Amino acid sequence: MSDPVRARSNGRRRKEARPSELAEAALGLFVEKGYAATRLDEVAARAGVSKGTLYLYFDSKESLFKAVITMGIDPVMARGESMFEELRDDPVALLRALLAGWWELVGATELAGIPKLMIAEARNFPELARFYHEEVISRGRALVAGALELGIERGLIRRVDVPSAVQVLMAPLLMLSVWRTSFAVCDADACRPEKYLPTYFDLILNGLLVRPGAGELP
Amino acid sequence: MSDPVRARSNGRRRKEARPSELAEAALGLFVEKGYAATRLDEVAARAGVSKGTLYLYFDSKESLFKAVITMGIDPVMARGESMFEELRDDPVALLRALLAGWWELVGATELAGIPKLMIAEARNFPELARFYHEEVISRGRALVAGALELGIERGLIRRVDVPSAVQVLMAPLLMLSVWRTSFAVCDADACRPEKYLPTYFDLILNGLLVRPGAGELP
Amino acid sequence: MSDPVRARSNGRRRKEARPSELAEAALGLFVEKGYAATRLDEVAARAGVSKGTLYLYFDSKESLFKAVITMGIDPVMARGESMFEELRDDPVALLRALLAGWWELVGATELAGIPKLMIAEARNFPELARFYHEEVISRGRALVAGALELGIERGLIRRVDVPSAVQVLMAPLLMLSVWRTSFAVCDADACRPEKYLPTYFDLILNGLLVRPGAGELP
Amino acid sequence: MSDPVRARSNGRRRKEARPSELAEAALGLFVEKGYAATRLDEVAARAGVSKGTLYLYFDSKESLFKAVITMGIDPVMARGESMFEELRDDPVALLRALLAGWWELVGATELAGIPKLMIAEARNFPELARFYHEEVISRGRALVAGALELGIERGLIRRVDVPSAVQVLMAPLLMLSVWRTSFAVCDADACRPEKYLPTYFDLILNGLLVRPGAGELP
DNA sequence: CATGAATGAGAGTTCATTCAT
DNA sequence: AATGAATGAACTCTCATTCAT
Repeated sequence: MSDPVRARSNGRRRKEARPSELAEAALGLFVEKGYAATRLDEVAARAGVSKGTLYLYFDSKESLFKAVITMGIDPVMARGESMFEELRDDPVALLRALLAGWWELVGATELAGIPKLMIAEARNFPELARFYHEEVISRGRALVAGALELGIERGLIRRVDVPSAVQVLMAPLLMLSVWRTSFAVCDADACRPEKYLPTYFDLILNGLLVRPGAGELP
Repeated sequence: MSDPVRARSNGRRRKEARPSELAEAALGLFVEKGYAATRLDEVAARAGVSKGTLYLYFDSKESLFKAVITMGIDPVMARGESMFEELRDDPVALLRALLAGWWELVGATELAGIPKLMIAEARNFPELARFYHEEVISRGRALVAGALELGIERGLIRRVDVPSAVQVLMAPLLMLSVWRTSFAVCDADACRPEKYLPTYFDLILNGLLVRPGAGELP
Repeated sequence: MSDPVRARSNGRRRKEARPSELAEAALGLFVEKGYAATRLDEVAARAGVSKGTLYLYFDSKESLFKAVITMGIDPVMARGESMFEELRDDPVALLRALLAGWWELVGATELAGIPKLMIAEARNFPELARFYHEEVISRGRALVAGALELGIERGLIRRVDVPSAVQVLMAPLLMLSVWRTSFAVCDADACRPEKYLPTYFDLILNGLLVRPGAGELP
Repeated sequence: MSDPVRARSNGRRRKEARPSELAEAALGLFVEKGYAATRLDEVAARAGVSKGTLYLYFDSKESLFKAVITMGIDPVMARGESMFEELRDDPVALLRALLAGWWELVGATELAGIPKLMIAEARNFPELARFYHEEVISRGRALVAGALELGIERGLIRRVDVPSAVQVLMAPLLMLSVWRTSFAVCDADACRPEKYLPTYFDLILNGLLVRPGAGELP
């Protein structure tokens, strides 16, 4: 009845893709305008369906929002965890890989909007914030903390307070991705990762101060 | 608490304070719930006036929002600029003073909500974002950049790319203040500046890597 | 359970019964929730078909409603008219038979919901109300009126105003059936026909007053 | 600018009357079209206000509905209870007065729509149905039952089963009022209380049968 | 025949804004 | 200056109806 490559009917083919198409459209708008200011009309229009269709796939605006946040978490975490195993013998490389990997998988993609969204909406959706904290933040921190601890054990990394160091290390990456989603238009200069990231790695690894040996990375 | 001469009636005394009382009430709610989700009813209630009264002082919700953002900029910038002059002879101390000063004047106060607000709403209020970028971000960056340049000139600070280094340096502070306004409830541990700030200064000044001389701050 | 000859496929067997199965499902829901509050989804679900299938048998929600009301009228009227012929020699027995027969055929069955439905929806469906009035109410009244007139002619029944007496006589039966469909849950006591019906017949036939000379009101 | 009797401003004067004006408009429409089919737009329009104004006085459509039902209960019950005390020496007159009084205070007024409404909506609002049953139905029945019992004690009224007799006696009145709100257009003849009520009283007091010895059914 | 995904008009509800007092 | 009742546009959500499969 139909081309075996295109399989099924257009209707049916799209049907299975709908939830993620809708969530993607929603992500874009939520990030752009915020949850409350996003109208479901617009989400539907951006996804090319009618308003009512949204309700075939999501119970409410709130559940759409939760789906948007939940979506795409798992592949990222999985990727981080596999990196950890692959590189545990070289903690400094592991740390760089985790941080750079986060940038590539999240910071530089559509998903970069999610941290901004969570920052903006955490207090309006406390249970979602708790979920996000447990499933994303804590797991992400654990990976970076693990890398630091391996590095400290092996004498490659200074004896810093690991929990707060993890936050300090993540902050510039998070901030850059958040900043880009919010201020790209009026602050284009600041949003160029090709300048920012090298400086970032240089600084966190070597610090600012001029002293013997600093700056010569292995 | 108030000038005994002018303290005629509570009404009169408060009258002049109204706009800032209202803006303060609004700040709290905008930070908590976001711009769109904040109802003017609530703002009025929190300020102890009726909803109509808001319109005696602000043309619209949007102009109230702009007032909230604008409010409190000047004293902070002025303080930064005076620090700059006072400490230009010791660039490293200047840098620490600017960053720590920002924390004390903004990060640790009610004003910490403003960065979160701007991040959340920048794209809904592009002209306000531009204003904020010019009057706050750029001026703030210029101070920190000035400190770095002085330090580099004098051989105290490594030759980093100044514009991106400024961002990297500010990011952990901004992030902490933003994080505290959003996730304090479910991530209390991460929101303790007394652990975070020392680690922050240690890392940006000395970096992570173990090498001769690192970690011995002057 | 089914004719072994025709029971080819379940599909075919049911096909002919579909309209009345659907109408029956719809009757239940219309009675329970009212016309406007009944969703066609639910009707379809209760009948075990999909929503689209309803439209193979009925043009619209309104035509389904009309079918529900129309359904089951004819057998009841036919039964009443045959009773009339059988018992015209004993008008008092005829009257009792008509009233008790209505109770058995309508009041005590699923069809009892129809009067409630018509009461609730008459003004939303004026033409249907007119149809119902002509085909059901008037014909039913004519039967009871006939019994009264026969009884009066033969001196068995007092000379009452027949048209209004018919209504007064029908009212308690209608009311009981209506009441049971609406208040059975919170007024179970009042909904027991085994107490109500004997009292009803006793009262309409004999009245309340203790005395010979009944009928001469002061 | 305004009549001193009418006092206050139009605005303020109306403000106090608003809830009952709105409830009255709502009663009319709920009775006419049913709860679900009544649009709040229409209610507001009938009351001469905008849709939003409804929400200044009622939390939701449902609470408006409850107010409509609750409204006007108390004066009617009070009137019945005072009648009871005044006429307890003449139970037959008391019975007539209660029944005729119900007709005048409820059956013949706007309030006649309430029984129809409750019949139509009882199952959609079970707690309201329970309230109505307890506060209206039960109290009303208790009055009529009291009259019957007094009459029986004094040998004026036959020894009938009081609870079911009360229902049988009320049914024709309720039915007439319900019928008039639903079928007045297509059944005008049946809705003339001036014919119906005398026949009603005649029948319930004296019954249908011509004979001394009434009450001994075959 | 039967399905159920898709539609879009329309409902209840909210809330920034106005204005008579 | 201050109020708060009133407004109405705009939002989320529902559901009768359609139609490709």
